Amino acid sequence: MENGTGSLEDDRKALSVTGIRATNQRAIVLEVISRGQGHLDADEIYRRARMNQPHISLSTVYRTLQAFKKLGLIDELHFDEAHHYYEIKPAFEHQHLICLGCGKIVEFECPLSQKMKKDVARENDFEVTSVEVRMTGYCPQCRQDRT
Amino acid sequence: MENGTGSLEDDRKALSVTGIRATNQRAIVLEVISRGQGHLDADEIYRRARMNQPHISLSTVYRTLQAFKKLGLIDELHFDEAHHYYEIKPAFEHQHLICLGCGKIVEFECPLSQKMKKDVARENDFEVTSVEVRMTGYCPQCRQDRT
DNA sequence: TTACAAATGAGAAGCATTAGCAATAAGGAA
DNA sequence: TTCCTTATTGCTAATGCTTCTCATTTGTAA
Repeated sequence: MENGTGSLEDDRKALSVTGIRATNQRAIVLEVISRGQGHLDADEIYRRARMNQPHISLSTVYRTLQAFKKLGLIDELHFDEAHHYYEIKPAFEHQHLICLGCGKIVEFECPLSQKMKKDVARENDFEVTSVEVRMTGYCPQCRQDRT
Repeated sequence: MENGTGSLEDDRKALSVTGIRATNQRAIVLEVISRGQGHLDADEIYRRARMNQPHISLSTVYRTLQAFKKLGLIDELHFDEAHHYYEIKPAFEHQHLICLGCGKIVEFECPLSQKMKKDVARENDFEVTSVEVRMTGYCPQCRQDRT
């Protein structure tokens, strides 16, 4: 959990490039999300951030998340009804497959989604800015447990 | 708004077939969703239901929605962060395209999503139970207004 | 018609998220 | 460096959607 300061500096630099103030809180939130293997919700980010910065507030986490989202640094995902999840904007477009049994999330690439996007844009005369594909089902383990 | 009782009877019948009790409240909620051109949120359903049944409670609407979802009568959609939207389970699978400008929702059929589903299921050894494709962008009007 | 479980209404409670505001800290200017 | 301005923070209260509780009512099968 503590390789910390070095890459926090990198996070600060990344932030100042974007034009917003590079605060410790923001650096830590960015760091947490980067290390977080994607798919952390606000509360989990808060909990992890507090390990480095015990006084960070939940409001700040939420505000930071909004800011990052607006800057395009992160993506906000809507997996279930209750929470949002955040991940660093991925280098390659990918989609999500969610196990209804254990909640495991699998990312997959989806070349078809690009074609789909073009088709839909043309047919509806839309400018399409994002495509989110979300499949749910049961992973091998959970399928076994169910029988 | 008042062709009412006749098709409410149909709704009651549809409900008893499913095994749950056919109450007025449930019949009206089902009726409202059927007429609702898809994409109503709980509060809108509540407001419309009250026109027929002024004392229906919001709790009942939510409970009914859950029940219908479990029965597979309706689909619950996650368009934005704040609400869920409900639509009668469509006869043909379709997906949604949402205008970020005016909120308009366009449904489109998507043959590719079936192929996608099979591909993903095979590659990840998942049993895939649902595919939700959600595109966002700008419709012709809003695109014009933005310039 | 009766009996019993299921469903309802009304309001309180629960959660994630947002807003308000005084205190603090970042970043540029002197 | 020091100062100034203003964005940002922390705390707390508020909001809004959704769920829960429980006394009362209603549907259904006998």
